[in-house]
Amino acid sequence: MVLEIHTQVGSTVPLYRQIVDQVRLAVSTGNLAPGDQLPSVRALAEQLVINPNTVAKAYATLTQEGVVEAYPGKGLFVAQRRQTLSNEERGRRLESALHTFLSEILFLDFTKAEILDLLEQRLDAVDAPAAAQDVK
Amino acid sequence: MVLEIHTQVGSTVPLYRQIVDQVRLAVSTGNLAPGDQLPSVRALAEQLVINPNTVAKAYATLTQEGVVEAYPGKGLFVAQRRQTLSNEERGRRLESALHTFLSEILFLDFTKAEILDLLEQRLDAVDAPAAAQDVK
Amino acid sequence: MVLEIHTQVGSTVPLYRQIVDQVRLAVSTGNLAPGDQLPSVRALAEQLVINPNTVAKAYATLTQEGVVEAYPGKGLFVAQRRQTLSNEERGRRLESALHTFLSEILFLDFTKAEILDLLEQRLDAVDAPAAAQDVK
Amino acid sequence: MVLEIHTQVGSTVPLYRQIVDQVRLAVSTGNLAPGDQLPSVRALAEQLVINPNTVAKAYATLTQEGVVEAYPGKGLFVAQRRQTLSNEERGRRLESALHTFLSEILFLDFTKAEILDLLEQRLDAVDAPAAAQDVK
DNA sequence: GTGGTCTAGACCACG
DNA sequence: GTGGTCTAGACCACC
Repeated sequence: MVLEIHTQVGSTVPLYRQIVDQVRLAVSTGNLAPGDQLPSVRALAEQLVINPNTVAKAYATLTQEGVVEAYPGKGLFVAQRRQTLSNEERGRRLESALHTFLSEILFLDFTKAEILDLLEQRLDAVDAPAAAQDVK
Repeated sequence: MVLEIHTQVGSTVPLYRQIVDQVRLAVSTGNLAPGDQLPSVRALAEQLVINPNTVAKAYATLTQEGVVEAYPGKGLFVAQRRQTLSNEERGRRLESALHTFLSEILFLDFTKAEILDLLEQRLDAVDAPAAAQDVK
Repeated sequence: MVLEIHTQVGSTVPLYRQIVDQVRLAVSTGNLAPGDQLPSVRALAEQLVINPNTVAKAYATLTQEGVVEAYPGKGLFVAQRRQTLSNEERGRRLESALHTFLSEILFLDFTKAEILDLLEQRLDAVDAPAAAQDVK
Repeated sequence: MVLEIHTQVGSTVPLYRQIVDQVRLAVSTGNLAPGDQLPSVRALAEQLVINPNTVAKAYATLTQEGVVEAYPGKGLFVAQRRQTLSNEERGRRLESALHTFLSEILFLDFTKAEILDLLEQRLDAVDAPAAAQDVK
């Protein structure tokens, strides 16, 4: 398993946030299993050609959230107990993200169908690789 | 027609952006029609208990986007709706917003159907008022 | 490459607009290439002996126009050239600028040939450097 | 002869400036001859549906420039002695207007030919009616 | 270090 | 009255 992190250049989302989101996603899709070790701060920083402080901040956030656990001297590992958010919290986050999304695209005058189609397409693209890996 | 702007102080979204979003939304839904006058910088600043410069910044952003037009000495008015952005730029922005949206919600483990349904619901809520006006 | 910004205090053109114009011009002529970093807000403000907020406003305008991109914590960089405006909007802006231009000069009684020649001359001066770079 | 003033809504050029420019143009093309009377402040304000103060300001500017002369109690008339600017002043104004024009359109990425063609077209359109009137 | 946001208060052009 | 510009100085997130 290789953790693939892609950073989006034009985005307003800070780099460390992008890393956090992608690690969380990898954990929730199973690409990263409990006990898996994450690349070191220096290694990931080198791979992404970014400041090590940025990676450190992302890792600190993930640790605080309980997604990963640090074993001092050994490294960072995906937490054994899968983090479960309350349904209220999950709903709140979805609503919040949706609100931001809508405020950014509504004035672009896309049709409802165009938006829904593109979203469905992207959702399929995300699920597909995960499903393929399950077969392995 | 009454423009109601609500700002939440605890939000990470800057105040001026909240104003921009709400005006854009009001225009999208038809709550604000072309030619309608917006509250003056000073009036809105007083109403929201914020600095007039913050409102001015929001208005400047909307002007630059072509959503509203300033008539010197008279005030700010909703502009005729027109698409100022190229199709390429519209596509880029939709892609970018969608990318950010997905990175924020995918790890929440909602099903594809749940996400699509909620989005469709929200899109209907926005389009409805505009459609209702067509009946007039 | 050295970006030279000159501001004239007596002008009716606001300071921040002068900065915007000169950066846009530098990008148009190729004096500033995509990826080039702009001087920091504080540095340029110090150099021009103006308030940093004025420079920030100019930079914000350029960012909104898609001419430059901010990389949080790193600085401002010239963006890849792309047309963010729709063809209709480009046409509207050309028409509007031409209208204003004509209203300011027609009463000066220059001949049609004089005006056309001078404009052609200026357009050549702008295109020349860009063309020269193509040879590289 | 009827003085036709058209005000441009989307323009950033203030209304009073637009009136000044159009009267100056009418004088330079001969549409307004020395001795011709201008409409009263109130009449023109009513015709253009604007504030009388705006018209008054435009007339004051024209008087100050020597383009028109006020005969107290009788009205405003086009000055007998045609105002002549020095060649240096004419050149300076042309350069200045051209500079503003270019800074507004260069980043729109029109070709040199497109710009020149449109300018020529507009110059022809302006000369044509004046020539037609000479025939009358 | 970088840019982004917000406040406070001043001055100006325009109508 | 309106919006637009500029200054001064503060705080924040990000890298």
